[in-house]
Amino acid sequence: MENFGEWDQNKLKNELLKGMELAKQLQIQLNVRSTPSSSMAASSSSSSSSSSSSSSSSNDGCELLVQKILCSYEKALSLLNSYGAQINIYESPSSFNGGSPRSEDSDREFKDPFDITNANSFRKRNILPTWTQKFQVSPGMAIEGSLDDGFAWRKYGQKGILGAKHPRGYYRCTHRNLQGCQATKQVQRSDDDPTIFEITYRGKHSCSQVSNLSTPCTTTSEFQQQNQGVVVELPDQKKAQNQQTSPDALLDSWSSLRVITQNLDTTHEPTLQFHPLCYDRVEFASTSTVDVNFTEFSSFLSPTTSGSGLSYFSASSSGLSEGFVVGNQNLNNLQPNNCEIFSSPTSALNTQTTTALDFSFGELQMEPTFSFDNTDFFS
DNA sequence: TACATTTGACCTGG
DNA sequence: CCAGGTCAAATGTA
Repeated sequence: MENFGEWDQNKLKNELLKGMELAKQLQIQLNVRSTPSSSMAASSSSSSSSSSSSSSSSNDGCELLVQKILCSYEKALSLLNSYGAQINIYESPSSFNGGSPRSEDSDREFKDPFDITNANSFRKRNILPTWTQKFQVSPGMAIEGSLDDGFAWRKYGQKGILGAKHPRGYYRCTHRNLQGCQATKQVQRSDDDPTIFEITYRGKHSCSQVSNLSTPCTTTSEFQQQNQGVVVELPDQKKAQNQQTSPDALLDSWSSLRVITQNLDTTHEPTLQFHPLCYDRVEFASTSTVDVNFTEFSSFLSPTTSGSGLSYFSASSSGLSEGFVVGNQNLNNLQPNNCEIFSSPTSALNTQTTTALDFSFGELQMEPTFSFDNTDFFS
């Protein structure tokens, strides 16, 4: 930030955010008109007169325009943020050689080429975006392994945690070495309720899995159409540990997962969510129940499973409040009431960018069919 | 052979 | 010093 004052930057950012919010509101209006059934959100500000809901094609066109506008805002903001972040990012020297084992600190600086965002602190203070899901399974199930959320994870560690009865499993993206994907997750079985697994996701998937998974779901309906079931992997199939394979034997009994969202902080805004599959941000009312379909859901489920598992999506807004870094985009300066959606300009996906409407979903009642606002959020 | 998991050692921040 | 996170050699599996 040499030639661009911080004050100017913030000013510009605020303007962009303001414009983006306005575009979002416009999008809300359009959504309300096109889907009059979900009318909760529009309670306050019913606006301009043209309420002919029949013209769906023109609505689509308008929506597309809004999405493009939002996309532009997002890109501008992300450019702005990444511009600021680059200062820190490229200060640290990093050689890009592969693998001499454990030459300690010098080694670490290049081992995670995409971890340059937190180059100063390698291990603990991971500023990558973090969010938590709680998966509950039926009592009595023999559950070990890892939840397969559609990505290929590789376990790289397990550690007993002080005060916790169950060890915590550490997983990273399988494509970490090849593609430098920085996504990790931790799986921790709850002490209070052993049927609940708390999965903490961290970082974004920059690997091709993202495109494999999220490219198809450019729209909510597409996502729903393409993820009709839950694939369950049984421990007794000797491949319970191999998360790559997902037999569809139990597809019938697990036609869908029910996700219960709970707003942990009931005094604040709607819950902020990042969906692990597509990195869509999903926001819910403080307590809403929706159905969600996962592409894969394996390993933790036992053969005794007959019912449907419960998934508790808990909000982890800490990642935001602490200011997190998405890729090389520093989102630190975001203000809580402003929007915080960014998509990188270097998108490898062709997905359409739509923007979650964080300020309105707090009043939205979720439809029985889970609804994503697919956002090309991280990529 | 390639890839995943296990597990003890190591490292870092508090 | 300790707890949590990560590494990497050893081991397992297809």
